[in-house]
Amino acid sequence: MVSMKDISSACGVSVATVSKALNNHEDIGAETKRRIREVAKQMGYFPNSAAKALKTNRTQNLGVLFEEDDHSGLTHDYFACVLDSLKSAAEEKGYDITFINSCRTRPGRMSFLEHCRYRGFDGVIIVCVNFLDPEVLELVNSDIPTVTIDHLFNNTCAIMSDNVKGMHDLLSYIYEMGHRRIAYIHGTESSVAQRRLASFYKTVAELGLDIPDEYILPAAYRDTKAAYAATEKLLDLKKRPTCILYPDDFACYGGINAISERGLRVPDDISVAGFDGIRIARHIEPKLTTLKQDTNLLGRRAAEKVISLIEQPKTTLIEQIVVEGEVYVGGSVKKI
Amino acid sequence: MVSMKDISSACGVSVATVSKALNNHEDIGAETKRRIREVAKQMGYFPNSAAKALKTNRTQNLGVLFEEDDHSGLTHDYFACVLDSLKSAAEEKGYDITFINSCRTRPGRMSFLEHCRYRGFDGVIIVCVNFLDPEVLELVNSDIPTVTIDHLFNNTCAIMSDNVKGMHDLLSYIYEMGHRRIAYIHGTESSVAQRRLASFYKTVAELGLDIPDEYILPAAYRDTKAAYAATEKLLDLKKRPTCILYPDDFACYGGINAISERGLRVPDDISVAGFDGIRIARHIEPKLTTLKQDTNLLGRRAAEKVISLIEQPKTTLIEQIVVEGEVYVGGSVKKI
DNA sequence: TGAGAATACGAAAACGATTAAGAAGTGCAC
DNA sequence: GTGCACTTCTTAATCGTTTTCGTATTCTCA
Repeated sequence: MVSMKDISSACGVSVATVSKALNNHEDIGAETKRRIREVAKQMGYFPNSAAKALKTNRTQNLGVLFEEDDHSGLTHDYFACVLDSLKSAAEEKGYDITFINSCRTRPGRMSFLEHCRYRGFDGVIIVCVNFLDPEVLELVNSDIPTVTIDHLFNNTCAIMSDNVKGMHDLLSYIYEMGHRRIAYIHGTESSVAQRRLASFYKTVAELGLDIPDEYILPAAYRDTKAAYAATEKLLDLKKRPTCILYPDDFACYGGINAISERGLRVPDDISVAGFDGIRIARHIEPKLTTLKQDTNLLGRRAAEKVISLIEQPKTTLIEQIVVEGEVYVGGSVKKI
Repeated sequence: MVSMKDISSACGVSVATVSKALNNHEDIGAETKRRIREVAKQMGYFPNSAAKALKTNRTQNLGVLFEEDDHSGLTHDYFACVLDSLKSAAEEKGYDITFINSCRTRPGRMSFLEHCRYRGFDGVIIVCVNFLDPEVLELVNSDIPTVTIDHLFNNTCAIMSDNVKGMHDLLSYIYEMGHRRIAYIHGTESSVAQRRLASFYKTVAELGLDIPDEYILPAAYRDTKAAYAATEKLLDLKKRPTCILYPDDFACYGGINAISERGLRVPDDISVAGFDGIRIARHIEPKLTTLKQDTNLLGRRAAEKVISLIEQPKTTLIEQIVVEGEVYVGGSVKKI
């Protein structure tokens, strides 16, 4: 590895001058700068990030917390898409992405915060995690710039998909398509689930709908079996819904299976709608009508925000950034 | 941040002693070691990875090359699963995962190799990339321990899904189900595609099948439109195939759409099979019969191998590790 | 012409760890 | 009592940068 020392000897200047020339300091002559840079380039010089980090306490490295109990994180289309755009946006700005070690079982493991300090992450993005975990709290309460995705702490920036507007728009669309008996199988155990459910009720009220209690059922996210079971319950009702909303697209397929097995067809006999807008749902018939979340923007905003917190801590607001999704009109909700 | 110096003052010993105590060197007294460790723990000491890296030239950090022209990498179920298990396996062994910056447009960007040197990755895993890229070649030809997934260079370790056996097993299964007129829409532009196609022909010969040339069509991986178009061609033939193999599960849904639009049903009128075993294909009816690749083992083996190359370079073979998949029997291939 | 400002560069300390070499203390044999 | 071997700890150099402060040279203008 060619170091600054090598360049300094080659150029007949001191190491300090090389450093300053490469970092474009004011107090180095134009010609000297040019020469040093040329030699550096020609010798294939690249800085040593460890040395730089040691000296500056900056790593140009972002930690991403992405924990998956059931290994559903990385393979979860929504979060994978967010991570992907997060990665692109960070890389464009010269930051690298490192996963925060979420292995729980290693002897001598560090807590999330300890790991972040160990690696010297300039900032952290919490994408997919149990937000009640004490270690997560420790992390968000630290002085490390942090943004969360889809969860609101009172002292960190949050990038949120607009679940309230999303549910409102989706439900309104379904209403416009003529549906009045609309069931909602809602997700569980997260603030996102609560927000969507609240928005559902609010929109129901706005639209003047009368939704019986038995139309509202819980089912864990991405749990096709639970969605299947809940769907069966709905289909057993005397007054069946004409449209069923699901916690997410993946779970929706569980519901579609339940419907098909009764010999009913989507959307001719009953309509369904998902939530998320996963890619494959646009390639399988019937294409899912769903609320397509803007994962690209979510990831990008998260990266931009954390980098802004790092580079302009004074002028960056601790705020909640809301990213709107849009109704994707597939073919699973029929006009009646 | 509490450093060794802090511990050394607290314990009344030198920094060197602290370092050696924490690293369990022989020449430190048992009692001293105990005391230092206790104080370190109590003071919340954790090492500074940058300082350690600077001194030791080891970072305990692995670079992962995961480039996505069309952003299909991270959202590609197969690669996402591989990455996920890769991550878990590496974390268990105390290594972190950092993406190699694949942003092509940044001014002053580094090549892949330069970036690896800059970050001081101990090893590199190449998951998803254009293997003909000169920068990739530069990387694999460097002295950095490297493993590739699903691509064979002559001087690096490769973890390969057993596409030959996979195709053989899948085709044999379909044969056993009574199919004789079997079409294959094969992937393009990769060694994997070539291997599968070769295995297809070989198995065809073994089974004594007579497959007309027009049953073999190309379509890019994960390209539902191309699969759709190819399927239409097959359905236009006088002698239709009774079963169609697709490049992968995702593309398969393009084919299924083409079939449905002609009023034909899968699998009653025509059977289809995918390749990969993506999760959702087991949740949508008809469940896809496919070759389920063992992504978990692929990722794990890759991590183990690269760590072994790092830690026991002498005794680690440069080899090709083949991971077998298995036929997943869904409901898309019917017995005839 | 000479004082002060401006410019261009260098010396050296520092970041937090590792490690080779050396030094002090102890025990034991002769 | 001296020499030698151990054990246990310290000193000091080092990794590759950044940065403060100092110095030498040139420029400016009264």
